[in-house]
Amino acid sequence: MELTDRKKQILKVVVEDYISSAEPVGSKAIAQQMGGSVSSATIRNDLADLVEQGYLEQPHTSAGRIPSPKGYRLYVNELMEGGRLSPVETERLNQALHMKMEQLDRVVSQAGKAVSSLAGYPAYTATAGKKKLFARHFDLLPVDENSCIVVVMLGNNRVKSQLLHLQLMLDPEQIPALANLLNTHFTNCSADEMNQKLLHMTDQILPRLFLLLSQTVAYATDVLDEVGRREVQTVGASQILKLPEFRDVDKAHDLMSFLTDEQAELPAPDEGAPMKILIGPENVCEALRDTSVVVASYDIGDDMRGLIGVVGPTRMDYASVTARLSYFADGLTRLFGKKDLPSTKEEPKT
Amino acid sequence: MELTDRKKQILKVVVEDYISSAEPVGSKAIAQQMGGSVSSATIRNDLADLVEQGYLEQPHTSAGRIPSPKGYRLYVNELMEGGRLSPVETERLNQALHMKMEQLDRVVSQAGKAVSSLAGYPAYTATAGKKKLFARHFDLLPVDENSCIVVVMLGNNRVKSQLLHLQLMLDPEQIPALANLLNTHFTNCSADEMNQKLLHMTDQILPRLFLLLSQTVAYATDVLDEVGRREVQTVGASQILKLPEFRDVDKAHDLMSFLTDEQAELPAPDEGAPMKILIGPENVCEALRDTSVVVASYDIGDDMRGLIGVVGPTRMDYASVTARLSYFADGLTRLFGKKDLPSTKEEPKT
DNA sequence: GATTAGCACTCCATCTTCCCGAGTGCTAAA
DNA sequence: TTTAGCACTCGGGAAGATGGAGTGCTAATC
Repeated sequence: MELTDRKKQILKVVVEDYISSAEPVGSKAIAQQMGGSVSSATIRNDLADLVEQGYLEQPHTSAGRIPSPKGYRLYVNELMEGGRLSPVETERLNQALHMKMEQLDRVVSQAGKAVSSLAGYPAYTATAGKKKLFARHFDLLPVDENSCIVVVMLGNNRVKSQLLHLQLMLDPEQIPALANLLNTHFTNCSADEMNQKLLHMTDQILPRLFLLLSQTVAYATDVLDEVGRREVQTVGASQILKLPEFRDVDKAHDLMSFLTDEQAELPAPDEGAPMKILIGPENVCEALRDTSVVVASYDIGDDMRGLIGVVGPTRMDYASVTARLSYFADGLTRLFGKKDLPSTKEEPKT
Repeated sequence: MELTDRKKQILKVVVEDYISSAEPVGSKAIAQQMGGSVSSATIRNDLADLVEQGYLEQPHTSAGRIPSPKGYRLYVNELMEGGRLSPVETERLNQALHMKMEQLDRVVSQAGKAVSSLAGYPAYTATAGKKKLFARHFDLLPVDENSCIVVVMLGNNRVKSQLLHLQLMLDPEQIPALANLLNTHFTNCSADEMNQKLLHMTDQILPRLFLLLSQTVAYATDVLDEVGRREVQTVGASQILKLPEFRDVDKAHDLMSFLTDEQAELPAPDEGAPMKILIGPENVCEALRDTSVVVASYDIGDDMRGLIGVVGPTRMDYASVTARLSYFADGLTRLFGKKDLPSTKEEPKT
């Protein structure tokens, strides 16, 4: 059963008014906002219908209407017009995107901050590998007689390195051989496989070299572990305290500790989809049941995927949040998507 | 003018009672807590004196007493007994200290979390270099014809590396020479000096090599910049919402956004001192004027210094917070203080 | 049939008032 | 110097009063 155009328009007005005021919207205000083409009485009739069909709710008999999750859903799907970014905002976002970037993490965290402060809601960011990562290349650089640097290059071209100290003396002659061994046997395999192979090698090589080997492998598995793990970061959580729906300290506390403690459960868009909007009870997760989440994904290289999301009340400003998120996700994809590493973007010093 | 023993004891009872209850303490309750050796009337007389001398305050004429900052100060300086850690807590703390540690950052952040959740207040951690850092050693590892890994070893033995892509082809023959150049001219100098030298070299070397050189230097300055910067991390900020003094959402919001936005202003112990306690108005910083801060420092190697602090209401449980912080600071010093790098602690795999 | 004006009714938010009791300060006695 | 006794103070929560925004319904109008 379809809604008449007028009812849709009314719904739109209610949603947008409520989004900005957080107060139930009355028929009179709606009439005014619609240009006075119809009277408040007419609108009251329509409102009654909309309530009956579940698009609106009224907190109590003699109050205005507020949108229900179903109402927001319709709004988001059909009624919402794309939010515009003001020049100031675009500037601000670009700034976060174009910062001097040695590290992907840094840019992403900046992005999160910018989105959060522009939207006025908390934001979260996460990155996750799409497929399993392997070590692609090892290098060992002797530093002095009992320490050397181990460099591991990952499948996605990221590089990690670490200084290792050994109790015993190193013979610089043997280092290249060991590096060779690493590159032939320990590349392109998982952490588990590495450890497996390491075991089998116990008696094939000199004990003194074995120590270095095992430390190197231990480091490599650590790195794989760390990079593969989904790292979630929340930012701007304090913003919710400004929202009237969280004037209740307990509610605020619940959401906030959820955001900082159980970040793993924060939603992500479906595989392939660029964005996902979850409204109130559409959230699986108990703690988010009366909040909404908008989350966008972007590509980093071709084997990693990043997330940037915003959590807010159900009356969150979907139009502007989605606009900002997609601007950002697009920007990040453009930055990282095509290339292997952000560092190549560095403009040569003049 | 000294206080009598009894008055000190009364002050102690008031402080400790108020710390745990957050309610003004009455004379009757004090009498009871002191074993009934004196009557409430006597205590009332002493209380009046303590108020007059500024150690206590009364919110209004007919309420109990609460400690003033001066009262807390006396308590902290003279009356407080060292807090004990329960076995469970020690276990918890040790766990955070002994986690598998590839990264100093990781351990420190775990430490912050543990302290915050045990204390029940927000915590912050920071690390800062004591003296200026320089690059100590460079390495260049060719990967393919137009990319290579740059490895920079810092003065404090930390190692950073990055993959660089170049538009033009690399001649593998020239790489070692370039590395040599880097090691002779660009070690042990500041970022500024590096850029200076780079400029002077413009016409001394081949343009194609210059590109790689300049990217390497740019990376090195980035690294120095990043490592030298004081990085502050706050954790457990949501805990303040559980405290009665922050039932006022606005207050909570103020403190919380301070904790996340203006972290630079968070206090640190004086040079050389292991710990610092700042009570209420003793804080310079406006936003902390009615909170207390306890902060401990620890050593990382001999050129870095770390901070771990707790922010809470003035009635914070100084005894147990200081106990936990110093346990942790000691643990971290023991872990990092003597060695160059945490990774050497890794126990060999069996 | 759809729209509108009119009106009685509802219900929340706010403010005021009232009351209770914990805790005080003071006085007089031990 | 300590203690018992007692009148007094004051904050905070319960109960009640007030007002206004907004509704639903009915009857008239387009």
